[in-house]
Order: sequence, then structure tokens, then C-alpha cells
Amino acid sequence: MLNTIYSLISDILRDGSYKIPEFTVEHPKNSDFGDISSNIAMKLAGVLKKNPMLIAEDIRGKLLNLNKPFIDRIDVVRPGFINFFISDDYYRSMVQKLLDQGQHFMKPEPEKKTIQIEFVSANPTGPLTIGHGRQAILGDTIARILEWYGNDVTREYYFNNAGRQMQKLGESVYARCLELQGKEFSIPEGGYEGEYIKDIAADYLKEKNGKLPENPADRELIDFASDKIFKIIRETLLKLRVKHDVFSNERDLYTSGKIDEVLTLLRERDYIYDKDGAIWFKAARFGAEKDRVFVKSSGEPTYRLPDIAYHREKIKRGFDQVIDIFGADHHATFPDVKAGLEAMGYDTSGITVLLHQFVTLTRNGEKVKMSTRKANFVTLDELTDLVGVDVVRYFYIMRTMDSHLNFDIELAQKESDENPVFYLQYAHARMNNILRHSVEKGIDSYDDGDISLLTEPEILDVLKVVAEFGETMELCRRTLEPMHLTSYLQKLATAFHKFYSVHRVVTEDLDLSKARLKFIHAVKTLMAEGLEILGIHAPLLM
RNA sequence: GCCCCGAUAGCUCAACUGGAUAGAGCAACGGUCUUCUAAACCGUAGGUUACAGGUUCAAGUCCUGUUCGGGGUACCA
Repeated sequence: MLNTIYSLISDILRDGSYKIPEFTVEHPKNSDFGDISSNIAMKLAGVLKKNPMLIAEDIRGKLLNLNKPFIDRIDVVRPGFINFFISDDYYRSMVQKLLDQGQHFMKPEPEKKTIQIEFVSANPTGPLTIGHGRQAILGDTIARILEWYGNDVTREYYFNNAGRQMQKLGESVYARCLELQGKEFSIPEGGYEGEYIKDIAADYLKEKNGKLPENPADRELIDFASDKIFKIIRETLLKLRVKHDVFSNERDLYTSGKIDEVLTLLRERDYIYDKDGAIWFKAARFGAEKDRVFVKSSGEPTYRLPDIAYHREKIKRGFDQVIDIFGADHHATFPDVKAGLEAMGYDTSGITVLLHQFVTLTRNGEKVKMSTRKANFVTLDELTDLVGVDVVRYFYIMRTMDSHLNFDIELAQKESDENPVFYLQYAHARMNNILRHSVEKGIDSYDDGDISLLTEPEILDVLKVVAEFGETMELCRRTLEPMHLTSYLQKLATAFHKFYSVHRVVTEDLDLSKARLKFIHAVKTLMAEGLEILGIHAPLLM
């Protein structure tokens, strides 16, 4: 409806010889100002050098001449707002539309783009933390929103299995093996101290009959450990209904020569030079404060080089859009990747980087520092077992990614009875229960329910929220912020619960009952669809 | 030093590209079940939007500066 009004206004103004300024069409907070409001007259006042009230009146007259049935009334209010009152019939028509279109309610034509979204991408050095959880759920939910729009989405996980962190992992397991064998051992500086390392060590010894390799950073030992950990990571994600389609890793970039290709290309274009035994990239030419090392004097590449090679592959794979989800600690790395790609002549405009702020974990009101290395963390898996998948999924996306997420373990547990996610699910279960009850009362069908009987303000309030579904999804699509959908569903549930407390659906009045059953069925369909997009169960019974 | 995020009710957070009287949930207090589910509903209370300027018809939102918190600024990832 916002789009419709916007087009109506634009069409009217197109006759003018002036340039139409940017203007808004939105739902005013105060319902006295109508269902929809526009500031076009005030924007135009500056351009036309005319009184905004006069401009507004002029536009109002032209709009009324169009005789649109869904517009009941148009008000002009100082200092120049044009306020639209939408007809109840339009809102009532949402019921049939929802029943006809079901999951495709208000869905535009499929976008049919290929989109790759990379998220989680934690290295296999330990179980996923609560911090990783935010990215897992954020990424998967964004993917679901993009899929709703008819896109072909590839969920991808990129991990580093070639660097120093992996060596530390091998050495840590090695040390634990020695410990298990009763030999002298020491955890390496910066090694991993979690319990899971001991489990892996035990498994390894069992498989190898107690035989240890010469080298603590033995490739086979590292692979053994990372495979084990990766299995745990994947199980954690699957439990959360997050399934990646593609797993890419850093080592493949080396073995396939992609790393060298990047170096060669950059050298050909003179963006690379040698200094102090290291290989440098002329990042300063792209606005960085100083040049970056790509290959250390030890011969090891820094993380930037494989990151660039990986993103080059992404571009070459031909996606229409590439989305990266990173934690706030990575904000400085992408400019280098971008610079590297542009130095090779690639267009980076198809890459969208989403940065989310950190998750702060509190326990007993105190902050807990999370470190995989120190293993003083609550794992994502433990959290999921503690509060349930639906609660975890919901909690992670109920804030914008720009804001820090405060996860209080005790609260998440304690609140599980008064949780916002249950509020939504309860609404769905209640609606289902009404439908079930009607069957028990002998009402087999309500297809012939007369929608014009839906006149109560509480019903219209629900339908007004229903009518905003399309623009809510558009907002999610544009901002890639699933939070807008959670707050929308809260609004929908609130309107429904309010209706429920005031009116009965199944009564002695059969005609009225049928009309309201139709309404309930429609709203239930929408609630189920919304929850489905969030990957949260819509229970029939609670 | 420089760069990126944030600061809104006691707490956790909203407020779509600047819009009209800044909203929810929790916590507090007071009401509502003979009914299709009280995991709900209604009401009360709670604010100088960190601070100081500026831009304009209009600023929580944009600009400048300051304070505080988080992250970055590595030949760590």
C-alpha cells in the first residue's frame, strides 16, 4: 500500500515541469493522522517556493479525482502533511488474499538472482561459541529471507586449515597425548586448553594404538583433530537448523595454485614489492594508511592473501551478489581484500559486507570473557540444549546487528516461561485451537464465510498489521536485518491476543462464526509463514 | 594518534530514506479466568534520547566538538 500511494503521488506530479524531490510515504505513529502519511508537500515547498498547505490541497484534490476505492478520506494537516485513511474493505480483503495466496502472500515476482552468503566460517580449533551463534542464525535467516524472494542462495562456510592456529591445535593435542601416556608434557604457548582436546587426544591414541608422530604439528594429527572438531561444529549447526551448502577451505587455495595466481597478477600490475624479506602490497594506493605485508619474511602468507584469493574465486563463480557476514573485529580486513581485488581489476560492487557487533556473555550478572583458546566459554551447543533451538534462533536476531547482544545465560533460562518467542508461538497455537474447536462444534467448512461481517475494530487492527507484511519483508530485504520481521510478528501477535481477549470466534451465530474462522485461518497462515522464515517452529499445541 | 560501531524508561532494546504527542518487553504496582488455552488481556508509574553547539518548516535520526563503552589500527586470524 505504501508503494501504491507513492506511485499515485509520483504519477500526479510527473505532469509538472520540475524535478520531483525525494519524499516519504509512511505509517504515522499517531493513528489520528490516518493510516498512511506523506511529506511530499513540504518537500515540494522549497522547490516551488509555495506554501506547503496549498500544494498539499492541490495534490489532495487530484488524488480524490482518481476515485480510488481503497481510499476513504484524505486530510491535509499543518504544516503540510497529506494523510490517507484507507477503507475497511481494503483491510478485509486481506483475508481472502491470504487464504488464496498462502505462503506467497504479498510475495513479488521471483528475483531469481544467485546469491552467495558466507557466514560462521570459524576455524576448526574448537566448538562454536555463543559469539559464532549470532552469525550462524543471522546468516541463515538472511538466507531464508532471500530465498523467500525467489533467489537461489548458496550458504557457504570458509575455514582456515593451513595456518598457525592449526599448528597450535596439533601441538595441543600432541601434548595431551603425552599426558595420557603418563609422559612429560606442556601445552604450547597460545595453545588450546579445552577439555575437548583431551577427548581428541584419547581418540587419536586409540586409533593409532598409542603411536605418536615425530612432529607435534604433524599434518595427519592436525587433520585428525580438525576433522573431529568439524564434525562437532556441523552437528551444532544442524541442530540449530543451519545447513551450509558449500565448505571452502584455505588449503585448497594453496594446492590449486590460486594463492600464487593472485601474487602473480598483482606483481604484473606492479602492486607488489619486496622489502625486509617480506612481500608487500601497495595498500596505501587504495587509501590505507600504510602498505600491508602479504607474505611474511618467514615465507608464510598473512591472512589477507588467502582472503583475497578466496574472494576472487567468489567473483569468478559468477554470483549476482556475494554477502559476507563478519564480526566487528574483522572490520579492518575487508578494505584490504577489496583493494586487492580492485588492484587485479575486479569489480567489487557485488559484494556486501555485513558486520555485526559482539555478543557479550554474562553469568550471574558478570561479564565472561570468551576465548576458544582458554576454553572458558559456554558453547553454542550447550546453550541450545539449555534453552532450545527456537529461543536461541529468536534471541540472536531480535536485535539489530549494529548493537551489542547481551546474552545472560541465567536470564535465558529463567525467562523461558515468559519468552518473546513463546508469545508468538502461543498466538499460533491459540489460533489453531480455535479452528480445532470449531470442528468439534460441528462446523465442517467456513469457505462461505462472509468477510463483510468482520467489522470489529480489534479485527481491523489485526488486518492492518497483516497488510504491512509485504513492506516489512521489503525492509528486511533492503536492510538485510531480520530483526524487522521479529518485531513485525510481535505486533501481529499482540493484535491477535487483544482480539482474542475481547471476542469469541465460535458462537451461536453461525454466519459470524464462519466469517471469523476465515479470519483466524488467514492470520494463522501468516503467523506460520513468518515463523517459517525465521526457522522457528509454529506449534499446533502448547 | 587515527578508523569503525554504540550511548534512548530501573534493565534489555525499537523508532523504516530527517516528520506530527520517542515506543515495546522485562522488572514494579493495581485489576481480569463458569467461556475457543491466563504462556493471555486491561490499567498505573517510569524520559532534558550521554554532553555542548550547528544545519531547517521539522533532529533520537544529519554535521562539528567533548565524555564514556566495545572493536580495530600486527610480518596474529
